[in-house]
Amino acid sequence: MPELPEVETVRRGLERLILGSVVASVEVLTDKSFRGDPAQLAGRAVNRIGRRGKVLIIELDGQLSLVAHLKMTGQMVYRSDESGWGAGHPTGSLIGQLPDASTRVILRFTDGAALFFNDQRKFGWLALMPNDQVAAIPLLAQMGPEPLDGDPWPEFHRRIRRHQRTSIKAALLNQAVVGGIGNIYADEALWAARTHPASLVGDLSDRKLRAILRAAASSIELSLSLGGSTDRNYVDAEGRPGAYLDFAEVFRRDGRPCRRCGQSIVKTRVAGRGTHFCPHCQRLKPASAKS
DNA sequence: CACTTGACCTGTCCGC
DNA sequence: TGCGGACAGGTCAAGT
Repeated sequence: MPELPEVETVRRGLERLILGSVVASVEVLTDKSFRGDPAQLAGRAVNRIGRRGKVLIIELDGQLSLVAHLKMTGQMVYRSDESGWGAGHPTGSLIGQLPDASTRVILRFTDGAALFFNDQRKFGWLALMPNDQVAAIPLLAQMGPEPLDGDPWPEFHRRIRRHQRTSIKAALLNQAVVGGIGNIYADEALWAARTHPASLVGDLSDRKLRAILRAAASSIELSLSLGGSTDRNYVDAEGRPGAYLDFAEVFRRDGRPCRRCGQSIVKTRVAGRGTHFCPHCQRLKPASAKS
């Protein structure tokens, strides 16, 4: 679920809530959700919260990092008072009493607060490792530029042109081509750039690829301003949903009219994923016809 | 290599 | 209401 805007929203929340907090203890309820030795966390303060693509990086004392990937259903929910809703419980939280059935790991802090890693489907993970090993995680080592980086185009261009025979949708989902995009923002970017998701990269002009990258950046920026997208599971660090899907043009809008031309949005399968687009605005190979 | 498909899990929704 | 099957936002291993 969580893509760049959702993970960044969680990151900002955690930065506000646990920066400087000292870990008292860690409880691992589901073994496969935690890699490394959880006991190593005790006594360490949180020094920095970073992010690369969809990966969250919590740096602690002693050159250690707690790396987190939320995958489809992961949540990082903070409670200032572990034994209940918490004194600082914000309005609008979708999450009730914690831990709940999906809680996999609990970090307890010395001030009585706690951070709950919830993950219904158990695809996500936390991994504790030395700082200098983080960049070597294959996903991070291979990751392409992010749409909101200073000038992602040259590197994006170099990387996407290695994948001429695959669909633009598959290429956008490939984190080694561009970091942080998932199913929602891929569909939104392709609608904005009037490109059919099944178009082959090799059939698209540089100008079109550039427009798609810019469109992805715009969708991600708008989503960031709205706290991300909540379809089912996603919540921020205080349990609140994001509002972006109210503004989405195609994602989960199949059967409803395209806001540009009025034709019904269609849902199909491209690159093995549910894919939403406007059959009128997004024709196959529109770029080769134009360029 | 580039590319596709299925696997990893649990929960929900839809049709019968 | 119950049951089976399809499907869900992400990556990775294994296949062509």
